[in-house]
Amino acid sequence: MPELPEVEVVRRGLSTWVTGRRIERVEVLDPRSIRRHLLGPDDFRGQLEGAVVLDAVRRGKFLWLPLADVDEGGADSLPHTALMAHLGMSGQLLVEDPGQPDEKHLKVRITLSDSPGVPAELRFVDQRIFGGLAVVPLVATDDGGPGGCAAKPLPLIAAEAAHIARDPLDPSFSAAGLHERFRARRTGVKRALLDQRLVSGIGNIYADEALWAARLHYARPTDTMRKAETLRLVDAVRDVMLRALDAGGTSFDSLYVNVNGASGYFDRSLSAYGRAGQPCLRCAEEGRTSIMVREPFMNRSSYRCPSCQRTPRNVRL
DNA sequence: ACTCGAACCTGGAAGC
DNA sequence: TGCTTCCAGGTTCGAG
Repeated sequence: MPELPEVEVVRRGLSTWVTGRRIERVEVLDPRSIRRHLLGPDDFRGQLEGAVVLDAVRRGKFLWLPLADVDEGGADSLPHTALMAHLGMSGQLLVEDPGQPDEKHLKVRITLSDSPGVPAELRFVDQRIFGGLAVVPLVATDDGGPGGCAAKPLPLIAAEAAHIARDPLDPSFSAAGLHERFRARRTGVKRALLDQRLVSGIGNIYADEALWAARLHYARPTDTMRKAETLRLVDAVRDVMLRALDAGGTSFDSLYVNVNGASGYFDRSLSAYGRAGQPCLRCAEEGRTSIMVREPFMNRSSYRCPSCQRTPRNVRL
Protein backbone atom coordinates (compact mmCIF):
# COMPACT_ATOMS: atom_id res chain seq x y z
CA MET A 1 0.00 0.00 0.00
CA PRO A 2 1.91 3.00 -1.23
CA GLU A 3 1.69 5.96 1.10
CA LEU A 4 3.00 9.43 0.45
CA PRO A 5 6.67 8.54 1.13
CA GLU A 6 6.54 5.66 -1.34
CA VAL A 7 4.90 7.88 -3.94
CA GLU A 8 7.68 10.40 -3.40
CA VAL A 9 10.25 7.68 -4.04
CA VAL A 10 8.44 6.87 -7.27
CA ARG A 11 8.38 10.56 -8.20
CA ARG A 12 12.13 10.85 -7.73
CA GLY A 13 12.70 7.78 -9.83
CA LEU A 14 10.48 9.06 -12.62
CA SER A 15 12.15 12.45 -12.41
CA THR A 16 15.55 10.83 -12.89
CA TRP A 17 14.75 8.17 -15.46
CA VAL A 18 11.78 9.42 -17.47
CA THR A 19 12.10 13.22 -17.65
CA GLY A 20 13.13 14.40 -21.12
CA ARG A 21 12.09 11.23 -22.89
CA ARG A 22 9.48 10.99 -25.63
CA ILE A 23 6.58 8.57 -25.45
CA GLU A 24 6.84 6.34 -28.53
CA ARG A 25 4.07 3.82 -28.00
CA VAL A 26 1.25 3.17 -25.55
CA GLU A 27 -0.48 -0.14 -24.97
CA VAL A 28 -3.53 -0.35 -22.72
CA LEU A 29 -3.92 -3.96 -21.62
CA ASP A 30 -6.80 -3.32 -19.22
CA PRO A 31 -9.07 -0.34 -19.90
CA ARG A 32 -10.24 -0.35 -16.28
CA SER A 33 -6.89 1.14 -15.33
CA ILE A 34 -7.61 4.24 -17.40
CA ARG A 35 -11.29 4.55 -16.50
CA ARG A 36 -10.67 8.11 -15.33
CA HIS A 37 -9.64 8.92 -18.88
CA LEU A 38 -13.20 9.43 -20.03
CA LEU A 39 -12.47 9.48 -23.76
CA GLY A 40 -11.18 5.93 -23.70
CA PRO A 41 -8.05 4.00 -24.67
CA ASP A 42 -7.74 5.28 -28.25
CA ASP A 43 -7.79 8.90 -27.13
CA PHE A 44 -5.45 8.09 -24.24
CA ARG A 45 -2.93 6.59 -26.63
CA GLY A 46 -3.35 9.39 -29.16
CA GLN A 47 -2.71 12.09 -26.59
CA LEU A 48 0.41 10.42 -25.24
CA GLU A 49 2.24 9.15 -28.30
CA GLY A 50 4.78 11.71 -29.42
CA ALA A 51 4.61 13.78 -26.23
CA VAL A 52 7.74 14.52 -24.21
CA VAL A 53 7.83 14.14 -20.42
CA LEU A 54 8.90 17.42 -18.82
CA ASP A 55 8.95 16.63 -15.10
CA ALA A 56 7.44 14.50 -12.34
CA VAL A 57 5.20 16.28 -9.83
CA ARG A 58 3.53 15.01 -6.66
CA ARG A 59 0.94 16.36 -4.28
CA GLY A 60 -0.16 13.98 -1.57
CA LYS A 61 -0.44 10.61 -3.28
CA PHE A 62 -1.29 12.12 -6.66
CA LEU A 63 1.48 12.04 -9.22
CA TRP A 64 1.62 13.56 -12.68
CA LEU A 65 4.03 13.99 -15.57
CA PRO A 66 3.62 17.35 -17.34
CA LEU A 67 3.85 16.83 -21.10
CA ALA A 68 5.22 18.95 -23.95
CA ASP A 69 2.57 18.78 -26.63
CA VAL A 70 3.79 17.41 -29.92
CA ASP A 71 2.62 20.34 -32.02
CA GLU A 72 3.69 23.00 -29.54
CA GLY A 73 6.99 24.37 -30.69
CA GLY A 74 7.89 26.95 -28.06
CA ALA A 75 10.00 25.47 -25.30
CA ASP A 76 9.14 28.41 -23.05
CA SER A 77 5.38 27.89 -23.18
CA LEU A 78 3.75 26.26 -20.18
CA PRO A 79 2.55 22.67 -20.60
CA HIS A 80 -1.20 22.13 -21.00
CA THR A 81 -1.58 18.48 -20.19
CA ALA A 82 -0.12 15.81 -17.94
CA LEU A 83 -0.12 12.06 -17.56
CA MET A 84 -1.80 11.63 -14.23
CA ALA A 85 -1.17 8.57 -12.05
CA HIS A 86 -2.61 7.36 -8.80
CA LEU A 87 -1.27 4.12 -7.38
CA GLY A 88 -4.36 3.39 -5.29
CA MET A 89 -3.89 0.33 -3.15
CA SER A 90 -1.60 -1.79 -5.21
CA GLY A 91 -0.30 0.24 -8.14
CA GLN A 92 3.31 0.19 -9.26
CA LEU A 93 5.21 2.19 -11.85
CA LEU A 94 8.18 0.24 -13.12
CA VAL A 95 10.93 1.25 -15.50
CA GLU A 96 11.90 -2.01 -17.15
CA ASP A 97 13.64 -3.57 -20.08
CA PRO A 98 11.21 -4.77 -22.79
CA GLY A 99 12.76 -8.21 -22.43
CA GLN A 100 11.33 -8.59 -18.95
CA PRO A 101 8.27 -10.86 -18.96
CA ASP A 102 4.94 -9.11 -18.46
CA GLU A 103 3.82 -8.91 -14.88
CA LYS A 104 0.61 -10.77 -14.04
CA HIS A 105 -1.22 -7.53 -13.42
CA LEU A 106 0.42 -5.41 -16.11
CA LYS A 107 -2.20 -2.84 -17.15
CA VAL A 108 -0.46 -0.22 -19.29
CA ARG A 109 2.82 -0.39 -21.20
CA ILE A 110 4.47 2.87 -22.27
CA THR A 111 7.49 2.62 -24.54
CA LEU A 112 9.92 5.53 -24.23
CA SER A 113 12.52 6.93 -26.59
CA ASP A 114 15.99 5.44 -26.27
CA SER A 115 18.16 6.66 -23.46
CA PRO A 116 21.62 5.18 -22.92
CA GLY A 117 21.70 2.70 -20.09
CA VAL A 118 18.05 3.19 -19.11
CA PRO A 119 15.31 0.62 -19.80
CA ALA A 120 12.82 1.54 -22.51
CA GLU A 121 9.49 0.69 -20.87
CA LEU A 122 7.43 2.43 -18.24
CA ARG A 123 4.91 -0.08 -16.93
CA PHE A 124 1.83 0.44 -14.80
CA VAL A 125 1.07 -2.68 -12.80
CA ASP A 126 -1.95 -2.85 -10.51
CA GLN A 127 -3.58 -5.83 -8.88
CA ARG A 128 -6.70 -4.28 -7.36
CA ILE A 129 -7.31 -1.54 -9.91
CA PHE A 130 -7.96 1.17 -7.33
CA GLY A 131 -5.25 3.16 -9.04
CA GLY A 132 -5.11 4.32 -12.63
CA LEU A 133 -3.73 6.60 -15.31
CA ALA A 134 -5.32 9.44 -17.29
CA VAL A 135 -4.28 12.31 -19.50
CA VAL A 136 -5.65 15.44 -17.86
CA PRO A 137 -5.43 19.22 -18.32
CA LEU A 138 -3.05 21.27 -16.20
CA VAL A 139 -4.79 24.19 -14.50
CA ALA A 140 -3.53 27.12 -12.45
CA THR A 141 -3.19 26.49 -8.71
CA ASP A 142 -5.72 28.44 -6.68
CA ASP A 143 -3.05 30.06 -4.50
CA GLY A 144 -0.52 30.68 -7.25
CA GLY A 145 2.02 28.46 -5.50
CA PRO A 146 3.74 25.43 -6.99
CA GLY A 147 1.43 22.55 -7.87
CA GLY A 148 3.46 20.18 -5.77
CA CYS A 149 6.85 18.65 -5.22
CA ALA A 150 8.79 18.83 -8.50
CA ALA A 151 12.22 19.35 -10.02
CA LYS A 152 10.98 22.44 -11.85
CA PRO A 153 7.99 23.71 -9.84
CA LEU A 154 5.27 25.48 -11.80
CA PRO A 155 2.04 27.09 -10.53
CA LEU A 156 0.09 24.37 -12.33
CA ILE A 157 -1.77 21.33 -11.07
CA ALA A 158 -3.36 18.34 -12.77
CA ALA A 159 -7.09 19.02 -12.93
CA GLU A 160 -7.83 15.67 -11.32
CA ALA A 161 -5.80 16.72 -8.27
CA ALA A 162 -6.91 20.35 -8.08
CA HIS A 163 -9.28 19.68 -5.18
CA ILE A 164 -6.54 18.07 -3.10
CA ALA A 165 -5.04 20.08 -0.24
CA ARG A 166 -1.29 20.46 0.12
CA ASP A 167 0.45 17.69 2.03
CA PRO A 168 2.46 18.17 5.24
CA LEU A 169 5.79 17.82 3.41
CA ASP A 170 4.91 20.64 0.99
CA PRO A 171 6.89 23.82 1.84
CA SER A 172 3.70 25.82 1.26
CA PHE A 173 1.69 23.69 3.69
CA SER A 174 0.28 25.70 6.58
CA ALA A 175 -0.32 23.95 9.90
CA ALA A 176 -2.13 27.05 11.15
CA GLY A 177 -4.38 26.86 8.11
CA LEU A 178 -5.16 23.23 8.86
CA HIS A 179 -6.04 24.17 12.41
CA GLU A 180 -8.56 26.71 11.12
CA ARG A 181 -10.11 24.06 8.88
CA PHE A 182 -10.26 21.66 11.84
CA ARG A 183 -12.09 24.23 13.94
CA ALA A 184 -14.62 24.83 11.18
CA ARG A 185 -15.43 21.12 10.89
CA ARG A 186 -17.82 18.98 12.85
CA THR A 187 -16.15 15.65 12.61
CA GLY A 188 -13.55 13.43 14.27
CA VAL A 189 -9.86 14.12 13.89
CA LYS A 190 -9.02 10.88 12.08
CA ARG A 191 -11.78 11.36 9.56
CA ALA A 192 -10.42 14.88 9.02
CA LEU A 193 -6.87 13.56 8.57
CA LEU A 194 -8.13 11.19 5.89
CA ASP A 195 -10.04 13.93 4.06
CA GLN A 196 -7.72 14.87 1.22
CA ARG A 197 -9.43 18.23 0.83
CA LEU A 198 -8.18 19.30 4.28
CA VAL A 199 -4.71 17.80 4.18
CA SER A 200 -3.45 15.27 1.66
CA GLY A 201 -1.23 12.23 1.63
CA ILE A 202 -2.38 10.60 4.87
CA GLY A 203 -3.87 7.10 4.79
CA ASN A 204 -5.31 4.81 7.43
CA ILE A 205 -1.95 3.50 8.60
CA TYR A 206 -0.12 6.78 8.99
CA ALA A 207 -3.19 8.39 10.53
CA ASP A 208 -3.07 5.82 13.33
CA GLU A 209 0.68 6.25 13.72
CA ALA A 210 0.45 10.03 13.92
CA LEU A 211 -2.50 9.98 16.33
CA TRP A 212 -0.62 7.58 18.57
CA ALA A 213 2.51 9.75 18.50
CA ALA A 214 0.42 12.83 19.29
CA ARG A 215 -1.55 10.99 22.00
CA LEU A 216 -4.88 11.81 20.39
CA HIS A 217 -8.01 9.66 20.11
CA TYR A 218 -9.30 9.20 16.57
CA ALA A 219 -12.79 10.37 17.51
CA ARG A 220 -11.67 13.65 19.05
CA PRO A 221 -13.96 16.38 17.67
CA THR A 222 -11.88 18.65 15.47
CA ASP A 223 -13.73 21.77 16.62
CA THR A 224 -12.40 21.24 20.12
CA MET A 225 -8.78 20.89 19.03
CA ARG A 226 -6.42 23.36 20.62
CA LYS A 227 -3.79 24.86 18.38
CA ALA A 228 -0.95 23.18 20.24
CA GLU A 229 -2.62 19.83 19.65
CA THR A 230 -2.99 20.42 15.92
CA LEU A 231 0.65 21.48 15.69
CA ARG A 232 1.71 18.40 17.67
CA LEU A 233 -0.33 16.24 15.29
CA VAL A 234 1.16 17.86 12.19
CA ASP A 235 4.65 17.34 13.60
CA ALA A 236 3.81 13.69 14.21
CA VAL A 237 2.54 13.24 10.65
CA ARG A 238 5.69 14.82 9.24
CA ASP A 239 7.88 12.69 11.46
CA VAL A 240 6.20 9.46 10.41
CA MET A 241 6.44 10.40 6.74
CA LEU A 242 10.06 11.52 6.88
CA ARG A 243 11.15 8.37 8.66
CA ALA A 244 9.37 6.27 6.04
CA LEU A 245 10.98 8.33 3.30
CA ASP A 246 14.39 7.63 4.78
CA ALA A 247 13.63 3.92 4.88
CA GLY A 248 12.11 3.77 1.40
CA GLY A 249 14.65 6.01 -0.24
CA THR A 250 17.49 3.61 0.28
CA SER A 251 16.61 1.36 -2.64
CA PHE A 252 16.22 4.31 -4.95
CA ASP A 253 19.58 4.03 -6.69
CA SER A 254 18.40 1.08 -8.76
CA LEU A 255 17.01 1.67 -12.23
CA TYR A 256 13.65 0.42 -11.14
CA VAL A 257 11.01 2.86 -10.11
CA ASN A 258 9.32 0.55 -7.72
CA VAL A 259 6.70 0.75 -5.06
CA ASN A 260 6.69 -2.16 -2.73
CA GLY A 261 3.86 -2.34 -0.21
CA ALA A 262 6.03 -4.39 2.12
CA SER A 263 8.65 -1.72 2.64
CA GLY A 264 10.95 -2.12 5.58
CA TYR A 265 9.23 0.73 7.29
CA PHE A 266 5.93 -1.08 7.49
CA ASP A 267 7.59 -4.22 8.69
CA ARG A 268 9.64 -2.74 11.47
CA SER A 269 8.65 0.74 12.49
CA LEU A 270 4.93 0.77 13.20
CA SER A 271 4.00 1.77 16.73
CA ALA A 272 0.22 1.57 16.54
CA TYR A 273 -1.17 0.11 13.32
CA GLY A 274 -1.76 -3.64 13.45
CA ARG A 275 -0.59 -3.93 17.06
CA ALA A 276 -3.87 -4.99 18.69
CA GLY A 277 -3.24 -7.13 21.75
CA GLN A 278 0.36 -5.97 22.05
CA PRO A 279 1.65 -3.58 24.69
CA CYS A 280 1.75 0.14 23.97
CA LEU A 281 5.42 0.93 23.41
CA ARG A 282 5.27 4.35 25.05
CA CYS A 283 3.45 3.11 28.13
CA ALA A 284 5.96 0.28 28.45
CA GLU A 285 8.80 2.77 28.26
CA GLU A 286 7.17 4.75 31.03
CA GLY A 287 6.82 1.67 33.20
CA ARG A 288 3.09 1.06 32.65
CA THR A 289 1.37 -1.80 30.92
CA SER A 290 -1.48 -1.13 28.53
CA ILE A 291 -2.64 -3.23 25.63
CA MET A 292 -3.33 -1.74 22.21
CA VAL A 293 -6.85 -2.20 20.89
CA ARG A 294 -8.38 -2.44 17.45
CA GLU A 295 -11.71 -0.73 16.93
CA PRO A 296 -13.99 -0.51 13.90
CA PHE A 297 -13.80 2.80 12.12
CA MET A 298 -15.34 3.80 8.79
CA ASN A 299 -15.72 0.14 7.82
CA ARG A 300 -12.02 -0.26 8.58
CA SER A 301 -9.93 -0.38 11.72
CA SER A 302 -8.33 2.02 14.11
CA TYR A 303 -5.59 1.02 16.50
CA ARG A 304 -4.93 2.96 19.67
CA CYS A 305 -3.69 2.75 23.21
CA PRO A 306 -6.61 2.96 25.66
CA SER A 307 -4.34 4.56 28.23
CA CYS A 308 -2.51 7.34 26.42
CA GLN A 309 -5.16 7.94 23.73
CA ARG A 310 -8.18 8.35 25.98
CA THR A 311 -11.70 8.45 24.63
CA PRO A 312 -12.83 12.10 24.46
CA ARG A 313 -15.94 13.50 26.06
CA ASN A 314 -17.86 14.06 22.84
CA VAL A 315 -16.98 11.29 20.46
CA ARG A 316 -17.21 12.13 16.76
CA LEU A 317 -16.54 9.44 14.23
C1' DA B 1 -23.11 23.05 2.46
C1' DC B 2 -21.73 19.50 5.03
C1' DT B 3 -21.32 14.78 6.61
C1' DC B 4 -21.07 9.96 6.10
C1' DG B 5 -21.68 5.39 4.13
C1' DA B 6 -21.49 2.56 -0.14
C1' DA B 7 -19.04 1.15 -3.94
C1' DC B 8 -15.09 -0.10 -6.59
C1' DC B 9 -11.53 -4.74 -6.83
C1' DT B 10 -8.56 -8.78 -5.90
C1' DG B 11 -6.40 -12.41 -3.36
C1' DG B 12 -4.86 -13.99 1.05
C1' DA B 13 -6.66 -15.36 5.51
C1' DA B 14 -9.99 -17.22 8.24
C1' DG B 15 -14.08 -19.97 8.93
C1' DC B 16 -16.85 -24.09 8.04
C1' DT C 1 -9.33 -30.77 1.57
C1' DG C 2 -12.28 -27.53 -0.66
C1' DC C 3 -15.58 -24.27 -0.46
C1' DT C 4 -17.38 -19.71 1.19
C1' DT C 5 -16.96 -15.46 3.54
C1' DC C 6 -14.36 -11.74 5.27
C1' DC C 7 -11.08 -8.24 5.11
C1' DA C 8 -7.75 -4.68 3.52
C1' DG C 9 -7.11 -0.19 1.41
C1' DG C 10 -7.85 5.26 -1.18
C1' DT C 11 -10.94 7.69 -3.43
C1' DT C 12 -15.22 9.15 -5.54
C1' DC C 13 -19.98 9.35 -5.60
C1' DG C 14 -24.59 9.69 -4.03
C1' DA C 15 -27.87 9.86 -0.23
C1' DG C 16 -29.34 12.11 3.73
